[in-house]
Amino acid sequence: MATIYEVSKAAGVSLATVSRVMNGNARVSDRTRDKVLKAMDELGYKPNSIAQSLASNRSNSVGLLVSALHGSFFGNMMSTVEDVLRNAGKHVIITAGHSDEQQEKDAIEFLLDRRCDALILHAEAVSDEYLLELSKRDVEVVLINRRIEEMAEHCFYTDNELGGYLATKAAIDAGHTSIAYISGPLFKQDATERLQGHKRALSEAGIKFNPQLMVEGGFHEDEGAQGYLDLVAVNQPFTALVCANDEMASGAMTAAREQGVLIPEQLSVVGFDDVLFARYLYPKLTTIDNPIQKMGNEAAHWVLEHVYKQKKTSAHTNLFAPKLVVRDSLMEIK
Amino acid sequence: MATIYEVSKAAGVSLATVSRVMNGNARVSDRTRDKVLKAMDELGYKPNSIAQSLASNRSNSVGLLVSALHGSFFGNMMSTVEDVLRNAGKHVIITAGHSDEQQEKDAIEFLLDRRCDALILHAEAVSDEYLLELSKRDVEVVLINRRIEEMAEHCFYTDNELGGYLATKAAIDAGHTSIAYISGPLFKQDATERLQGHKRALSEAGIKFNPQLMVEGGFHEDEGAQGYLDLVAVNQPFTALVCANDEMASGAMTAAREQGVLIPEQLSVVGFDDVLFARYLYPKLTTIDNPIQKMGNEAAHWVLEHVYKQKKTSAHTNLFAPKLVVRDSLMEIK
DNA sequence: TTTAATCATGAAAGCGCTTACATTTATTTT
DNA sequence: AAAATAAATGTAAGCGCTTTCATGATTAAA
Repeated sequence: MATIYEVSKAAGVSLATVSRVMNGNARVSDRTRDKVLKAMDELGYKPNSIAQSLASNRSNSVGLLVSALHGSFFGNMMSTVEDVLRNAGKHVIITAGHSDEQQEKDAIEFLLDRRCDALILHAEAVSDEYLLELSKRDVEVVLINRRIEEMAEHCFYTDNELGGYLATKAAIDAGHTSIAYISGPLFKQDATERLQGHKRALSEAGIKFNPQLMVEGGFHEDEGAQGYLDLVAVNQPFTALVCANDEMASGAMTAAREQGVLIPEQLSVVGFDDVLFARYLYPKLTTIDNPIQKMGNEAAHWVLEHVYKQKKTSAHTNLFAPKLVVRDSLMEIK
Repeated sequence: MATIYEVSKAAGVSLATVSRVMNGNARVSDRTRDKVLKAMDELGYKPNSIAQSLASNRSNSVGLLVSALHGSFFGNMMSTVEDVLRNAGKHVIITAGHSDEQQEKDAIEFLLDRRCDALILHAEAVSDEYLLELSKRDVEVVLINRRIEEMAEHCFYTDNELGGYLATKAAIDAGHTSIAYISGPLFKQDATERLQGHKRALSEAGIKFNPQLMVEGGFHEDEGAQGYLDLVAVNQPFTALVCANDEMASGAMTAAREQGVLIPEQLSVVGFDDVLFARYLYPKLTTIDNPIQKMGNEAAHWVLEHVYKQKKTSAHTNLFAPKLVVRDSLMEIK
């Protein structure tokens, strides 16, 4: 591989000049620029990004932490982030935290060791304090799906309360009055917010919240199935079931069907997230669009602007509004 | 951040010695080693991986190319690869090729610019020649889901013919004799191999292959739906439908159901891949397990051994055997 | 003991770039 | 035309490591 030195010799200029035309910052006369470009071309020169990093103290890499690489929730977000950053010549190192505090810390430590210029984190298990501390180090950190007051500008998140509200509101608008709810784990902020939204929709419609019609799950499919069974067991009939995410909705639907319940004729179901497989389900799931992909996009652009000083392309939003996605699992009640 | 220089001063030894204890290769007396370790600890020293890379001419990063970051097919594979390599202190740069020749080349070029020590590629669109050429450069390249004779040792792939055979065999074993087939795009090797397997199963059972009962799709859901419709249009009744992947099976199932066809009572369906959502489908999809995750694991270990000289942990297989996964979408015919 | 062989450590030259500063060359200004 | 200013280019010192080679300290062999 040709080095900058060989290019400079071939072009008959100094190292510095070659570096200048590469980086396009300083002014170089058109004549020399052409000479250099030609030499680069002839030698098939490619800058060594590692040497660039060392000399410039920028790794041009950004770390991305997600809970899991597989699964439906992160795919599009990772995809967007990778796309935006790669088009800017940056590379992204993706790691998985598996919703576990130690694993998240390890992953972040790893990214730090790699000298990432910025970190885009979907961190679920580490504390606010840890993240605050982290943001004081010499990396920029931005948070997805989480809001910490002290670093609000660095946070991109959904209005989960609104989402929860919309989900239940949809059921109410369809005429349902007995509405059960399978919540996410209540130690997670998004789960509690969604539940609040659920309650608001109920009270707005003058329906009293019935604790017996709510169970807490862990956002996984099997807990959706179990949740449905538990709900049925208390013997309080309900015609609609709102779930705090699509996985649990899927589990609940399967469990209900195994009991011989027709969906949506006998039971309407609403999910949350609108993950990829929501439309593969039968019946196709009515759910809440959680615009995580847009958040990824914003986060990536934020990094480009704040860390790599690209000029602003558009205004930033930190708060993203969820929307109802109408499909087939919610039915008008007679 | 402390540098190696500060550590060496604190420990009262030379740079070289510190480097030695870091890398554990050369021999250092226990006394000095302890001194150095202590100094590192006190200073909170972390080696600068970029400087290491520059000096050692190893980036400790491996590039991973997949078709798409989202979608069900790659998730587990990426996950495994990331996990194995990160535990070895290597990092993986993931890029997406979107099954497009130019995009795949761009992505590979990008990884090469990043000075990856190795490339793990799930490349669908570039030619064998291109890959062969690539493998002559100074990166190790390993291929997933593709076999090229000249670099067979570097290839990890499924026995697609066997998979296609097993899928159709399952239908035959359940008593079906009129079996339709929705193929993948026939310019892709895996699609043609699966089709061959299908034909072999047919002929082994003494069933004549009927070209009218086969359509070619593009591995996407909508083409599964369209394929089903086209198949019905030719007016040759069939009781089982084998699809070359799960996406198309899902599309076909939806289309059939919309026509009022009961699955599996009136139509049995078999898929291929066993992607994550296969079990979310209704009815749960009987399909062929395509062990892509295992291939990812093998590929990652191969890189560790051949590029980073880790000792061999187990024997390698290049060819992976698919298996039938029995669920609910295939029914015994009376 | 003397000599050779072995082991532990240090000195210093890179790795391929960026960038502050110095120098040269071209352009204005008076 | 000389002096002042601006623009283009070069020089060289790092960035934080690895690694070769040389040297000094030990140990083993004679």
